[in-house]
Amino acid sequence: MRQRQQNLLEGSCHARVEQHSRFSLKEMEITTMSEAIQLHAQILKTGSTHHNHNQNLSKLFTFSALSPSGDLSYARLILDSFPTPNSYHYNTMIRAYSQSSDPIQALHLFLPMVAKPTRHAPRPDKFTYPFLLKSCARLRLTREGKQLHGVIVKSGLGLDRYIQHSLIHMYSLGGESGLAYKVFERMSDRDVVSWTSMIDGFVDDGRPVEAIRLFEKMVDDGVEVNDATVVSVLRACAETGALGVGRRVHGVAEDRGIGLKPNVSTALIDMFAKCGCIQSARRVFDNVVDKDVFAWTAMISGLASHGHCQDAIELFCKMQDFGVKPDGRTMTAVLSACRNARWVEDGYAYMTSMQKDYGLRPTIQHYGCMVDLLARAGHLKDAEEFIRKMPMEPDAVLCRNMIWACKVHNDADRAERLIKYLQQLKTNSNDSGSFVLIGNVYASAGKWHDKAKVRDLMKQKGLVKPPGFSRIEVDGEIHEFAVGDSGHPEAETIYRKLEEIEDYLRKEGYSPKLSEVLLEIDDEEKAFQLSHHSEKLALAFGLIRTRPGSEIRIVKNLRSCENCHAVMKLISKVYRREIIMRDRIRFHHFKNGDCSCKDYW
DNA sequence: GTAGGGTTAG
Repeated sequence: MRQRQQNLLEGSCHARVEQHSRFSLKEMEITTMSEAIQLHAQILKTGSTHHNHNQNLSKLFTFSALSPSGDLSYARLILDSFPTPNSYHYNTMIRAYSQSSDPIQALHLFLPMVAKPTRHAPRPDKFTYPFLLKSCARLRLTREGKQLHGVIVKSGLGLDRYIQHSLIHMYSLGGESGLAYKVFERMSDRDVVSWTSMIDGFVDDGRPVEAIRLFEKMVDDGVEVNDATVVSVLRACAETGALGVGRRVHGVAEDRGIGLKPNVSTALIDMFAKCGCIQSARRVFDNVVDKDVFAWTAMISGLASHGHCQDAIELFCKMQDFGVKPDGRTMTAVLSACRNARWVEDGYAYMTSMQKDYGLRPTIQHYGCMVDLLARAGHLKDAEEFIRKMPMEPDAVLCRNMIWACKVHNDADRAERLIKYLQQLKTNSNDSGSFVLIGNVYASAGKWHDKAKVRDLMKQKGLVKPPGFSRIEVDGEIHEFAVGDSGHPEAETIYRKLEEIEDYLRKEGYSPKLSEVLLEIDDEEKAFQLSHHSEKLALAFGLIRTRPGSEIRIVKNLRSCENCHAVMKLISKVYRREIIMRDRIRFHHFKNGDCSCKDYW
């Protein structure tokens, strides 16, 4: 590439320059890189005496840096050729790097700007920092972001709202929404972007309940709400399964006349699907006039997660009939439909087709889904073979799913082999989820000594087990429960309800399967642990606080446990309640003692 | 001539 550029610079494009010379440089619009290179050659040829020289060089520099059909390295070549580049040039280059596949280059370019003043690097200004912070945000470089924050304050730019919004974004993506909130709090006359940045920041940092709370405060304070705000709070609703709030936000969006905007429609489809209302999602989807790939993908993904796999695939076909090209995420949704339906052959076919028909290179998401499909369907050997042929190292999620499947299919030998493999992988060495699962495999095999070793190792590494929790929304308020939680104000009533449930279940002849509890404790305590899984606490609370006969919706952050799954089925029958539970990978609709997943998940 | 938040993933 570089060689080709050099050749062109040195005059090999002479003929084409001639072709363009009948246009004046001023009028020339650049639309392709080859035009940009021609213009460059012409500028070099006519020399610096030309009155439009600088302006045109700037123009083609901006094109090379920022246009989707531009060329970053070419832009850098031009930048480096400027005798006295100004801050606009540097900012443009930093901006280009910040949205490129290699955002760290933005920081590299920035350093000379704050080093000892040199002839070549201009001083940073208020435009420089938002781009730099974006790079930090994308790379989750919170420490560097904090240093930048210091530089910003020292240079007197700490009150620039664009910079403040970028800081909120950077801190939140880096898992520091507390610091983001400090920035937000200190802002005087906060506008809609400030509020939206902070709401979105809470969602990015996995704190959707706070996001919803802030949205409500924003509305109470009478701050105008726009489509970005609505999209952000809908993401929070989707995450928590807060259907009531989601419906209210839907109303707000319609009142403001922004309910049909493409981004809002997609967020609504996603929210309804993730809150368990696949019909509402479909209604929104059907009303979207010009469906883009986002809308199609959100709908296909929703159908797949609800186990409507045939519908998902049919919609995928229809999407192509409409001339909409799938992207990588669409294919993940399609593969997850295959996974949930146990369609092994189709899975293979889509893996091939995405590359052949659409030129999409499969990512770890696609391989991960395919491995899960194979493994859960019982093709453990094929799954292992598939992993070996992957062009990348398996990651933590993939290994976890694989080990989970070994556990489901009672293949302890393979699990143990995978564990050894997993432990030597660099990428997984700090994934607490993998360790927990490994510990669980040992525990279920009764290897308490090995389990203890894993626990000690986790301690050494300072890894904490991510808590399992379930959420339920009652009267527009979200309640969260952890295992054996006693912190809820109504804990006493909840535990009494649980006892009542157990009585009912015993009458139905149900006894818990104790091997599911992966702790070295006696049987009575095991039974206690099982009956206090977070989803059961949420369920008991739901039974107390919702109308008899109404649906109960629960969202949990882990894959469903076999025992709880069995209990949910029974309760749906004994209490005549439809229970809609979302777990980490899909929905379970319990009704009349059966589950929509047909006990396959 | 440059800037801020915003939809779909195993």
